[in-house]
Amino acid sequence: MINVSIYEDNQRLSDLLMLLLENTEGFQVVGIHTDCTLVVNDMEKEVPDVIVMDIDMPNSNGIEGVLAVKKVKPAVKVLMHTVFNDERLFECLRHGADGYILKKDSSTMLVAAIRDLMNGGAPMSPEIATLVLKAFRQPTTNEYHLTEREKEILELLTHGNSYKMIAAECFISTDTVRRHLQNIYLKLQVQSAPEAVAKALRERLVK
Amino acid sequence: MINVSIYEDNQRLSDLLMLLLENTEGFQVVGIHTDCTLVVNDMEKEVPDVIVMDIDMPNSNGIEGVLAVKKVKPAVKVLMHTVFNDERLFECLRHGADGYILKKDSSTMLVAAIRDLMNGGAPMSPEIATLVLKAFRQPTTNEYHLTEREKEILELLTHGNSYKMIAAECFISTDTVRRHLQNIYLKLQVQSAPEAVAKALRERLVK
DNA sequence: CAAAATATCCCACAAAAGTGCCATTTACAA
DNA sequence: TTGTAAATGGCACTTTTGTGGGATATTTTG
Repeated sequence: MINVSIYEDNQRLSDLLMLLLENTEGFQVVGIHTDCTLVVNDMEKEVPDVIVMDIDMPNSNGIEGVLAVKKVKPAVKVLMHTVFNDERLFECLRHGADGYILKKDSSTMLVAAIRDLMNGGAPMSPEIATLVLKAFRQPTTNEYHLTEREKEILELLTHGNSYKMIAAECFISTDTVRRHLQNIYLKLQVQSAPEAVAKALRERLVK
Repeated sequence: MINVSIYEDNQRLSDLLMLLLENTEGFQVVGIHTDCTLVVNDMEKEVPDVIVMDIDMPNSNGIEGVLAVKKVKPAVKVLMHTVFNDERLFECLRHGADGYILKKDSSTMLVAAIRDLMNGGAPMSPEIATLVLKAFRQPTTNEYHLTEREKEILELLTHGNSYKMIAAECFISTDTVRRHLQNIYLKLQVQSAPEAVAKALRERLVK
């Protein structure tokens, strides 16, 4: 028996969800809530296996909700169930949401998603999966024409090495390191080591 | 009609894949190859809609393959089809792979995945989806007990600001910036600005 | 309330980084 | 072959950082 707790401010929708789950073999709704303010207390009482969570809710929204849940009970699965929203998607994922499906998806999809969650899966609507994979793509536009040696030295810099340490690592003089970095800064259009590190890491020029 | 090109060094498996696809309504296999060395040329000739690509291949492997494909024809969908491999997964995704399914998955899954791809989806095996979502999680272990002000100043540093610029931005003296950074370095256990920036960005202490 | 944490500022000094200008060697391409 | 790009090294000089010492005001907290 899978215990499900629902967080959804739309009364009609939450009623519908409960009806659906209560009438599905192996599911049991242990709680329905209209916002996340008491989510930690709720969990203590209801002991859900899975929480189905909307994002847009008054007072305490789903983003705070998933954060709170994962902080105290990381084992409880949280399935985001929401209309589309670009920005908040990744915030939820960073906070540890275990799945993300859209409200427009069918109810069978929801049931399948919860089952998938309990089996250790990570259910996502196709639109979400696409966005998630896109987030991994490396923009190929950043071409600064760094030479191999320059990339190597930049990478050492982004690992916190000083000029002296880089020199030792590469078996060259600190003056040469200085010169390489001068060229690197020119190519990256930056003025300092921290700025170069920031640019290199943000634009994934190095590992 | 969906045109599929296959890259797979295991002869038996590629034969099987072809048999499967050729006998599925709406699919057509336009090429079979045992490595990626000529992938760009192959594409010119065969004009596939989807490429099913193994990772482990002699000579030119699937990681180089997906990179090459996406460089010249980003519209061609690339579906990684491979045994499990932690490290290479994210490399493929960075290079722009559109889907990632495991060889142990069923053949119906493969066919569904290709259809999904053509509809703009991003098919993934459950194991892969789980790993991908995990990659987004913010490790909550990094607690360096930075104060709000310290976080603010660290963030400014990771955006390439010098002590002087941070001072101007925060309406404080450079000496105070210096003092804050001294405390930050102590808490992060680093010795320099580049190192702090690297740590902050790698461990996502700042945006 | 007293103690601790936080944020602010100052000074001094050494170490490191950034800039400019110059030079040599190697390798590869026009 | 002549030039260009790349990697190497040196020196001088200024600016910036990093570290240590000190101090004060405010806020938070036990």
